[in-house]
Amino acid sequence: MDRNIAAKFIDYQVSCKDCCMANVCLPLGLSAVELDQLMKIIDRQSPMSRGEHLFQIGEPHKSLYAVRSGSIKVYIPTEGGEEQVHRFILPGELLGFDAIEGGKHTCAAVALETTSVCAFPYHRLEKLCHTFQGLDHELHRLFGKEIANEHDLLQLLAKKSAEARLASFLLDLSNRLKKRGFSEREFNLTMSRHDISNHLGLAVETVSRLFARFQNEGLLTVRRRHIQLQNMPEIKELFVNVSPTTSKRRIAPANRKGNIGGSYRLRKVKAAQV
Amino acid sequence: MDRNIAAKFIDYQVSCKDCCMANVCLPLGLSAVELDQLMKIIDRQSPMSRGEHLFQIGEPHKSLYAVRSGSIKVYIPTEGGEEQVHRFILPGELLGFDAIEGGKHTCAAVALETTSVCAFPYHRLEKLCHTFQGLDHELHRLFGKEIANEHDLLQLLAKKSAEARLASFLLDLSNRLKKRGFSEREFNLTMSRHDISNHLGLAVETVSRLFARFQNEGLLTVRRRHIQLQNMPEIKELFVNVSPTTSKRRIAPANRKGNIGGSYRLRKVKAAQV
DNA sequence: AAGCCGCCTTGATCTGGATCAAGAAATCTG
DNA sequence: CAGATTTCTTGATCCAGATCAAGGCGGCTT
Repeated sequence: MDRNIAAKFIDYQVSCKDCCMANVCLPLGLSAVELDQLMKIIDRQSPMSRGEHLFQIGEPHKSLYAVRSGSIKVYIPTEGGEEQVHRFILPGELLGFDAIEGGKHTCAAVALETTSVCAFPYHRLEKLCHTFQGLDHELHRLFGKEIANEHDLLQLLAKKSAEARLASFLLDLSNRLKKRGFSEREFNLTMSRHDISNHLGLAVETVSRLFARFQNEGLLTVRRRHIQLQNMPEIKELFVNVSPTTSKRRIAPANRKGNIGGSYRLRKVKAAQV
Repeated sequence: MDRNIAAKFIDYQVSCKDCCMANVCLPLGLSAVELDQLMKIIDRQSPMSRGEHLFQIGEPHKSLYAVRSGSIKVYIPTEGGEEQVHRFILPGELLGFDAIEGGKHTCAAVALETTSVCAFPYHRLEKLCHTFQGLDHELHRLFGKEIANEHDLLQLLAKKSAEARLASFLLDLSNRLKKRGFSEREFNLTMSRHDISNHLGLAVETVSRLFARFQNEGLLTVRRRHIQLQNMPEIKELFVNVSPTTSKRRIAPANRKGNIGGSYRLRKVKAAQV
């Protein structure tokens, strides 16, 4: 019986068809034949534990990777021990596009929790592309998606206020989790406040304060890394608002002078001084 | 004689081999046969004049484009008439990757001056990729490059101070111009201060002040849109310095208290109060 | 050459979010 | 389970860069 289960487990591991991420992963949109071929080149790695690296900066590029379960932080170590957290990868998402041009990874990837990934050796993938148009097209689409993602993030960092950044981060996460069959309203963050703030180009303290404020405003409930989004429409509102740089409005303009409490005050408080 | 010149001109227009951008454009790294085929699918557009759009947001995706001469601004119009300037395209550079996933352009492209481009109809390009491995590989490389570019910009916007942003912008421009056979030290900006500031996530006034400061510090000479970089090593220094967010140092720390003149003061001034 | 208009610069002031400084909770460790 | 560490929160203060407000300088039109 034990062996049976083990066998089943291994089988489950090996087949894309049975993988619960099949509908969001690379195999999406491939024909049965293409899928069969693709599966043959997949190199399954043994599960990684928290803190273990999938690849380090400068390592030669070998594969594109798909996360099967767990989550990964992609970051760029900078001179002076600092880092820039680039993105977080959820199950069914790919990584490793960064090294295609130069042949070496330009960033590092580390597991945030116990994580398992599928590796697609890149040279074999490219070869396969020449045989199967569908795969090549799919790969191009994924490249495009990668680029579109970066665009969004750019937009965010160039123009949005701190609150819009955090709102956007949470909504994005919520969306991606939903697509993958998880709850869109309730989830656990696998990354630290430090990682989040770094990723959003903010200070940890700011993120912490924003979480507190959002909670006070009834937008969400947060207890350490556990998040429940209570009022998604209103969170979306925050996200739409552009940054102080470009914006005219934000809050009732009439209140602005009165709102001397500073930026960390609740926005919903009726400004007594007005 | 006139016809002769005209004929020569047209010929020059049509052949990648004779195009002065051949060594930085898509054809780079292709075999003669591949190049021949590629040239057959190129759709040459008539030159665009300043302000004319190559594509608008939401338009269906037809082609990848290569700029042959002139320059293009890629931007995302946002609700409320604002825009986010995404990047500037120089001769020999490609654009149009943004629409591959969704089939529609997610941004708009407008000529900053008289500009001519080559269009590679995308479906024909993909088809060609199946015949010629070299082309497919090249395309992948370009995708990768596009992604790497975005990474750099992200890094910049997430972490760098205003002065580092402008320094980086100028150095990047200088580099790209050099690669294309133009002077790396002296050039004319084809974009307005507004475009630059928007691109860098800053206010116009800040960019203006920074130009003034850089000039006072002897780093460069600027007269309206004409730029001469005088001290590139020192500009590179500025760029390396990370933003206030992450950094510890910046200027002699001892001077910080003394430097009450505010951020727009010259950095080289010996702080009298120390 | 005078008047207009769209860029660009410069000065003064304001503010969102960083930084500094303490705790409070979890988590780790022996 | 006490102490040590790491992670997170909260408060006070500070400052880089935004915003507001005037000009200045070309270039264009008539």
